[in-house]
Amino acid sequence: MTDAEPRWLSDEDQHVWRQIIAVINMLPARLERELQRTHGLSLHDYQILVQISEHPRQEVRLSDLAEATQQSKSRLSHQMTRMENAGLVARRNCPTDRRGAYAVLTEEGWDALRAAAPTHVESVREHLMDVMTPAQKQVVGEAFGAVAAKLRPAARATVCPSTEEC
Amino acid sequence: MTDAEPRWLSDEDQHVWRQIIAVINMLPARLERELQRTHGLSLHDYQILVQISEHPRQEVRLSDLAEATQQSKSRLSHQMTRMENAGLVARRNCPTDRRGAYAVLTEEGWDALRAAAPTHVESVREHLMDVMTPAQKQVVGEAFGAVAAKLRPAARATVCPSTEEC
DNA sequence: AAAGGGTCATTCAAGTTTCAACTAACTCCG
DNA sequence: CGGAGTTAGTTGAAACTTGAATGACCCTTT
Repeated sequence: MTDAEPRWLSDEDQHVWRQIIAVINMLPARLERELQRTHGLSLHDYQILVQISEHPRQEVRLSDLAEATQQSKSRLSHQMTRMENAGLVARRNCPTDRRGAYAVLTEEGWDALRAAAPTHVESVREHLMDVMTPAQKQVVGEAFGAVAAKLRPAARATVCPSTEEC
Repeated sequence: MTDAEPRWLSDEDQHVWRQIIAVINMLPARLERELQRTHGLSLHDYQILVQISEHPRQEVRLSDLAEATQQSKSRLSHQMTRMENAGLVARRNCPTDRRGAYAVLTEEGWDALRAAAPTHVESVREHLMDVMTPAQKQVVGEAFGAVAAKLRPAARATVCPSTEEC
């Protein structure tokens, strides 16, 4: 911002902020393009495969999956349908709660994940991890850890500001 | 990742990576919600208003604007139409190149920007800048500066790898 | 001055995401 | 039991994004 509008952040802060925006804008797009090109998967697809694979019995309740991947249930539902059509995942109904469903990986889904993972990791290294020094990574990890913690839903606490009578 | 798939990143790197993803996933969403709630603007709207306001004569060629805001011309074109309908911006045709067009702010656009800026800056402070120590900000700025630089289109250099005869 | 090859911006069609219902099933409590 | 209130997940339409195709124009070359 120049002087055309209210003062903002200090010059230093502003510089930092711009770098962060730039990375936020470009990094996911780049990772997505590479994943798409090499394995025909979107970043969303990939994240879902990873999440399912990481769960104890390789099955996840859809709600949990939605929360873990930070998206609405609706969006996940559409996405699951697409991935189901692509043969990557399947839905299984939950024996203990008949409303519920599990997302599971198909053989093909496992194969896709195993194939894509090394490439994706390579991208992450190339564009991010290998660009930072170990010392920088350490600090970034701490700083972003704090930022992420503050952004998270925050169980209780902030829900009732002190002015409310709850 | 557990042991179910190929080794990844070191534990430390992985931790850092997760924090970064978390921020990338949550921060823009949060800023958007707050901007939307307080001033009815999307983050895209806001970034466009800012970009136009920052240019010398408060008019920007659409191509430049597309590049500056990291989006396709197509997307920008649609977005401009929406913002034009909302009364925030206008298109003016370029006198020297009859293919081209400038994006300019309307009075209403200026008002919206002036009104939204302080709130938005406050959000950025609250969720990001004030959560990091000055030392952390410094390091993050440097590290992300390097990452962003490497992600950028890279004028020339990488276009002709040394093996080519150009 | 006409041809060829570029660029600027919009449009189209296809895909994705959002939003607001909606159904079905579960829980709780009188 | 039985009905109010919740929760899980789906649906369909509208809004948005994307990439390719298009149209209009500019620039160099011959």
